[in-house]
Amino acid sequence: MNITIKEIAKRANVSIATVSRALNNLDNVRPETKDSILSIAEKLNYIPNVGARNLVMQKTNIIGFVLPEIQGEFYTEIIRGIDEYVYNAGYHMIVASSHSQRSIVESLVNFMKRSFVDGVILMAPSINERVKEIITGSTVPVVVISGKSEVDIVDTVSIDNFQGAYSIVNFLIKNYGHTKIAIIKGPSTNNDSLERYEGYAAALTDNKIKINENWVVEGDFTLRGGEIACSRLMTLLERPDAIFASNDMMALGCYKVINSLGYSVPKDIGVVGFDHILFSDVVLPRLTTVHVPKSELGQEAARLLLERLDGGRDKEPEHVKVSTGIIIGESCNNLNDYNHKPRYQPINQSINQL
Amino acid sequence: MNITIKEIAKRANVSIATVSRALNNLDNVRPETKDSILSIAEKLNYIPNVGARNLVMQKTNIIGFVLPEIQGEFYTEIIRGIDEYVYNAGYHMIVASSHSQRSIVESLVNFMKRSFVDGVILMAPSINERVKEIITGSTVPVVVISGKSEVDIVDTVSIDNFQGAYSIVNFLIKNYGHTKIAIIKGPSTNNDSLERYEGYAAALTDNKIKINENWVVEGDFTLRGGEIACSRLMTLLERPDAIFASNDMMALGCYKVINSLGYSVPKDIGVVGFDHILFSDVVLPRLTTVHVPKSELGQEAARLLLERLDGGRDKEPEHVKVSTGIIIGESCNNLNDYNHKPRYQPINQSINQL
DNA sequence: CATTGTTATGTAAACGTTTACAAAATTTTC
DNA sequence: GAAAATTTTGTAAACGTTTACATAACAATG
Repeated sequence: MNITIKEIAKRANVSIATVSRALNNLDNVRPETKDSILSIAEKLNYIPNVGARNLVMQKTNIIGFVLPEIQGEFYTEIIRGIDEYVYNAGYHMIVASSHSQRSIVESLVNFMKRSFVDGVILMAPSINERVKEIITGSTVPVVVISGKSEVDIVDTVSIDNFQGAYSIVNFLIKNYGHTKIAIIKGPSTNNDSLERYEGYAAALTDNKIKINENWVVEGDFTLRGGEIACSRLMTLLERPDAIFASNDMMALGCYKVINSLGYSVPKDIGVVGFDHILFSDVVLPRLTTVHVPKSELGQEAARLLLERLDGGRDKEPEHVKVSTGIIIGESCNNLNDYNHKPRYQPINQSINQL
Repeated sequence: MNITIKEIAKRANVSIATVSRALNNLDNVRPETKDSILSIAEKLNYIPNVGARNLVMQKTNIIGFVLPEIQGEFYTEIIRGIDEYVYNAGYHMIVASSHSQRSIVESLVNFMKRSFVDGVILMAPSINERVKEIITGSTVPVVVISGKSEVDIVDTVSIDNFQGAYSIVNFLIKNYGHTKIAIIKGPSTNNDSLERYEGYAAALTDNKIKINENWVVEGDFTLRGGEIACSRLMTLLERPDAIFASNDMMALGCYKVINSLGYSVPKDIGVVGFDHILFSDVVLPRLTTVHVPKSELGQEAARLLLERLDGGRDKEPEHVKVSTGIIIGESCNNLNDYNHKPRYQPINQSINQL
């Protein structure tokens, strides 16, 4: 039989109310009474029944984290960020990644069950109508990571994709003298992907470089997708001299293709990525990429959610953007190093003549 | 106000018992009654209170997964394996990875709280006395992944490390003609690490190759650890002609060091790893390594745990070993290709003369 | 048509807490 | 030393289910 406060109450010759108070050291319990109760609880190896407490408190201290797929370190880091934050506040996290047998919608609906989780963090770079509907109708607070800013009814956390893409492309131009910069975009439904493209486009435009549509190809954020996209770029009659891959995985795909075609990074073509995954530091040459503070994304989301839970349920939705930084590897040449007079001047002209 | 079965009962003019029965379609409920109840529940958008159900059922349908650190894809894959399996059985998983503010012990103790989780999967390549104690005294079933076989009071799942290490080292000898094979061991407290060493040693012995203690160095399963260990090996007066790194991360560390010293893999030295992480296929040359079915580890653990939960609480503990395979990359040379007569003969002698 | 058997529904306890309110015990105040 | 104020403890309801047992409704049987 399991030890309950009832049992402790009997042995301590007090009521269960007093036991409860002593255990939660609440109110005023006479010190001697409290000590006695505590020592009895200790002796009996009492463990509170979380379920019973949840029932009466209408709170589980569990939050749900829904994500598209648990794969790669990107998500792992976010999970860690959330977990570390909520742990300090006495919460736990249930992770539900969608897979063959479970969709995001299903996970969401499941979590919304009353008294299952106190709140939900949803990582969804693309949000469909159904999901939006569920979020809107949710009884528990929801925080969205990386969603379109359209979802402004709830708190959101997102990467400053525009800033990241803009700055690395601008960096390619200003520091390395590149002008023939291609982009491998992410999936078109993906919000991060869109914003990164916009940053790319803006950087070119601000530097008076026209966008060459041949150098804008779409990938799917996978290694294989990067390979395919890169091989399209490498076999063009007019090749770019640098590739901005919208994430590091695709950048690594570029590495593979470029190497197998007998070219070399960065001598023949520069490659930059986005995300700063572990392996961008491991590969040779090290990848120049945009650092995304992944764990911070999770932490911020957790912070917003917990703030909602602590009463602020009807304050205005907050929208947090986490900024990025550039990690400089050796994956792009300084074109000026090879050519005394900057090559980009004539090239730029030739582009303008197109 | 939240909708409860009480409310539904009132509207349907039945008792809460009947509502409960209809909702769980149990027993015999008159079809018309059932339909009426179901439609009312639907209309009111009734959501059952999980906490209340948990309390009376004495079951949460949540399992806990405790792991040393949530990092790298290895753990991620295991998490996925567990999640997919338990999801089909209607369970959820709470992941607790230890970090600065939380130890394995703490996570365990936390989970053991009554009515918090129905069971625990513990991933612990090294188990100390305190943890063993907690496992032994646990009221809920525990399954250990990768633990020492000493922990035989509970179900365990582990990688067949010996087989994996033996077969890849044997492969190096038999297929590539290597004999001067070094090993970078994992941390000495780590069980997987130990077993891999034993596989290495046995393969050498079975091939009548003496173990050269200079070629046995310790790493810590990290990239950096691999680098340090590798540089120790590469600066020896008598260098090995192949390195068996006890995991892929360290093997990649070897790549870095070998490359920066101006040598090349596999021409100057062969490298093999263990784990078959994603990046072993991405690097050039692709790493020859031991494939570990990570997701299967998780699935097996989940299966064992759920079997326990479904009644078989007092059957004998089961010990599952998942087998490994060899993934062949280009990270080792066939020494015979470079030298008509097998080089290993004289080398072998020279070792024997030491 | 009374008796038995079956099926459908209701009553109430149980799960183990927390907590509002009441009551008792103790201390303070005049 | 009684009245008032304060502290400590107890009583009982509440949280929202499930389910054993009781009972009502109905069909089948002789």
